[in-house]
Amino acid sequence: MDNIRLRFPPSPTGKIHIGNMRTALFNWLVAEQKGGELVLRIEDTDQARSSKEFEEIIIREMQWLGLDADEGVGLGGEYGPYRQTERLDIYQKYGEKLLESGSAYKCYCTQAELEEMRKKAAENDKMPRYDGSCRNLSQKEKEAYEAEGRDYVLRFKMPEEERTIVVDDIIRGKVEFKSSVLDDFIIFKSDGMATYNFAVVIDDALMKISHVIRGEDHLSNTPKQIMLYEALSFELPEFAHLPLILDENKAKLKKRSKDSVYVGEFREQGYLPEALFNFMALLGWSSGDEEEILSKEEIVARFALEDVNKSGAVFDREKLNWMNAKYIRAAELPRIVELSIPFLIESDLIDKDYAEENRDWLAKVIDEARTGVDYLAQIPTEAELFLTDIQFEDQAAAAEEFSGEDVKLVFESLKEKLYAKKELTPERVAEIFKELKNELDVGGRTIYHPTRLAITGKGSGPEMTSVISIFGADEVAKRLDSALQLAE
RNA sequence: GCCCUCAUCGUCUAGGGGUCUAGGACACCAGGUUUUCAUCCUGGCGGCAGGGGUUCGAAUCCCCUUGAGGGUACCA
Repeated sequence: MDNIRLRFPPSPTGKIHIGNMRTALFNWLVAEQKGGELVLRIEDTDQARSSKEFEEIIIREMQWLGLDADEGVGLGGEYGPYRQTERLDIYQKYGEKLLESGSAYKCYCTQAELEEMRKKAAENDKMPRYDGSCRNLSQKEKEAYEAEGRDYVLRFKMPEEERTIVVDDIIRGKVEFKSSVLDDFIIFKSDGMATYNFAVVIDDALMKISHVIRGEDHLSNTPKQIMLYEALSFELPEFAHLPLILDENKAKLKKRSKDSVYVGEFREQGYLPEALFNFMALLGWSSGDEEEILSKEEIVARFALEDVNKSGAVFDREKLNWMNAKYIRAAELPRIVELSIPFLIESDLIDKDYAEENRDWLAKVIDEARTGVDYLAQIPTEAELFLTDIQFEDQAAAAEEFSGEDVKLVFESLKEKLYAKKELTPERVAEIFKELKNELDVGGRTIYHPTRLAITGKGSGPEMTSVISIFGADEVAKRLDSALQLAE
């Protein structure tokens, strides 16, 4: 195979989560790096659980992360259609081929019969496998079943003789399976739809996929698929099975996991796509460099499937937070402002009109608030003190604080100096505090604490120099005056 | 149960026989900066699952045990 062709084939049975998206990312990285194509195929053979809504979410979240496919659902391409339910005629063609060549047969066993078989196998400490009852049904028996109106499935006939099937995996090396552990697995369900194992082989072959990069949970399916490749005389692609992403219990990340797992949740909480991108790339892979904040370009340049780890990786939300915080602080301010405003509106701190009219001031507030957050949904908490009227947790205690010795002197001097400066940058405010300390015979605490309380209503928060710079002289003077009034 | 995979600090990892008294990052702890919290800077704590081999020499190679995960569906 000369062309590098990758595929990401999610099944739209739920919102896309980090585990799947990381698979998409690694496929995308290889395609990007080697100038190959990435195909987005939708595996909706489970017709009961698949839905269009989930398909749309998959596409939207991939776009958000910048993982654009070159071909596939929503994009078209010469190997379509790209939705498996729309490829049924193709699967049927190959199913018939196998039926004719004797590599497949109709099986009329009922679910209850199969259940019985599994139970027996478990009792005998054997891997549950289909016993092949319907392998050599006589014409008469078949007709009898048909007459009964029994549904049938199509099973692939495993070769009789014992042999070893080797999966040559880029990440794991050669993995061997004895054919005796494989049974006559189903390739067509009784609802007439192809099963995953069958459809995936047909599609990968027909779509000329060169590298199948997927989660380790598919490793055990691979020998079955290899048998199908052989039976259909298809050329084998390269395989690479990625380590799984684990939840806090070290189990495969899934819908039931406690922590957030959906890509959408991270987007909604104000994680930046480039931060998630960077973080996911480091789950199971490392550049070998000690620097971990890597741009998309750096990751594309350095990525190699050969360097992917074999063991599962726990999704560490704390580290993602740290990384996201770094990206938030490094990002262009206008973009952060844009992304933060919806959160402020949502928190009822501001409304749309306010956001438009006070954009510059809001930018200052958000610029300050961003230094204290891990993700943008936390912006309102940090910005609140700038956007609401002052509120004391304990008004009586505050009043007492303000009535302290020298407080009035400090406040009045501060006001005077604030008005003496033209533009209140944090640096100038810092100078003012220095002067205050030198000129007034009071301790540092007497200057800072009451001041902070009077202006923000709280005992801690952003640096006073920033707070005063953002509020400006008028607002600060007003708050200092009210504090003094409270003291009386 | 059976099959497959995996195994370095709590977590993500570097390491592919000597340069390892095992390096980095997150988290944690302490100190410094900010007379606050956070940011930031500095330092610290902390690991090769266990047992056998191979070798002059194993985190690195082999075997066993243990542990973890995945698969075992008319889910994908």
